[in-house]
Amino acid sequence: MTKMHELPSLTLPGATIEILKARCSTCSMHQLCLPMGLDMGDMDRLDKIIGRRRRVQKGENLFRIGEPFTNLYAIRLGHFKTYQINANGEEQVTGFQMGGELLGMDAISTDKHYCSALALEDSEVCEIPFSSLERLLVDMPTLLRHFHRMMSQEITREQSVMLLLGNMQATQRFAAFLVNLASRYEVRGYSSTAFQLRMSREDIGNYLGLTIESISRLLNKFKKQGLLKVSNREIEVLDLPRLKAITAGTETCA
Amino acid sequence: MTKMHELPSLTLPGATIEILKARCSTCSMHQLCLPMGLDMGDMDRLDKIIGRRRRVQKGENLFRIGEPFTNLYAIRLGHFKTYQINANGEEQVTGFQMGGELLGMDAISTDKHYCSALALEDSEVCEIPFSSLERLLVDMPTLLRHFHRMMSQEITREQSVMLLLGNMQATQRFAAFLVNLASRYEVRGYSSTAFQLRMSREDIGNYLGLTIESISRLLNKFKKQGLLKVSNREIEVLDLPRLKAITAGTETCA
DNA sequence: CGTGAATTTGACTGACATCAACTCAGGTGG
DNA sequence: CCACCTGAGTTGATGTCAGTCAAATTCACG
Repeated sequence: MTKMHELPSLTLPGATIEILKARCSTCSMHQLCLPMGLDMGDMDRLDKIIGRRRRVQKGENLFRIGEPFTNLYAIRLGHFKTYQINANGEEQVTGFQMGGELLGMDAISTDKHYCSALALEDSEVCEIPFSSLERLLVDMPTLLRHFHRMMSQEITREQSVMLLLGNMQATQRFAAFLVNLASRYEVRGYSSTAFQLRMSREDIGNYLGLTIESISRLLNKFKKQGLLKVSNREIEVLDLPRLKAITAGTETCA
Repeated sequence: MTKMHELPSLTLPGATIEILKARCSTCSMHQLCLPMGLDMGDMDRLDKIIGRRRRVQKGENLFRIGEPFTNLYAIRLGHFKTYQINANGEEQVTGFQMGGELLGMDAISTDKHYCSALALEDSEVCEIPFSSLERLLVDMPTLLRHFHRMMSQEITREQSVMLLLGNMQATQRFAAFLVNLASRYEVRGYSSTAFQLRMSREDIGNYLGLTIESISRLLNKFKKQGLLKVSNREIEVLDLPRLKAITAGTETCA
């Protein structure tokens, strides 16, 4: 088992919360089970506060902005997007989350959800009642530390998105997005070179501060340059090193 | 004393961490002193872990990206900017912080600072050794809760910046920036209509994903429209409601 | 299959960046 | 006291990247 801070540093959105493989009876992969320091008794106690599993169908909201906050959610299965709504009712996608990641931490500050979360495919989460978790944290310093790390990682993830939105060109943004997805799938034991985009071009564009047309053109451009194979939402990365170079800004990309 | 979540909801960067007026012997205004629930004994214990005060001169770094993480910093006095550095060594300003705000929470996840913090004027902070704080949190559930709220608020602050960078036009971004500053000064008991910009046009532009020239033109535009009086870094807000309308996107602004 | 939604493609536009010249404030030293 | 210098800020001319608009094409799903 690797400790969180020894994991490869993934500089982009959502990559920063790893899956810890320790199994819980209710939830075989949620990331609150910090391996080191949790004896069987601890593990049992953690298991007990994990609420029911909840299925969320594709297109269904796990929670909506403004709703009262009671639970954090550990994604067991599936993909989500989180988004904010501006004054004109337009969406801004703030992240894409996948199995092993935690949702809802933004709601702690005000006891209301500050963003909405929507399932991009049929998914399953574990509800973690926050008040129970907080009581547990008091007795389990290791868990407390881990929880703080996870909150902090969400902060750094968002800082990376700020860098992306504030500072990068369209091509670079999109490359960063793909590299990020690849590394997250790799950490999870999936192929980092062949995967399916669970989100629409529109969601991607919204997330990256670009239009749907730009995303389409970028996909095509990368295809022509031999960086990707693209078939609808099916992606095959043919040249990850160059994609990383584009992300870093080392390679300007024609 | 108001509870944090009863404070006026300030939707933009840095406004979300309020000053709690409870006094500490070392640090008369840091925001860890949650009034309710802290008896004198608790307050004393909190005081004891607050490390030395540290002065930071204008232009000096409080911490740099990559440095080992040991302390959080509560700003007593002055202004800071935090920024990330991309692969090409270019800055991306991720926030401006002022008295009563907390710096360094992004470093918890990796035990290294994920951004750099630089004093925009001669400033003073309280060092809060994080390991001591964590020990204390275990014994003080109220403080624990408050700390989680602050972490969460940093997350929501950053989400607001993502909305700003991903979705708003230059004019709207700049209006949002000004409105945000105004409300933060107001919360602190300063004038919300007349204040000094502590940061350069360059920093503002960088933060908002715009160029220095754009900032200059926007200032001029707002001046011409009777929204502001501008004299170097001295700002007087003449029409806050309209500025807020522009921020919200209600008023398109000519 | 057929229908509507998602995506692609192309032509055009516009917002903001870039480049360059200029102004101004504030500090320094003769 | 003022001439000079330097860096911050302003202003104008021009360029460009990505947005907008529109039409064609493909896909998904009943």
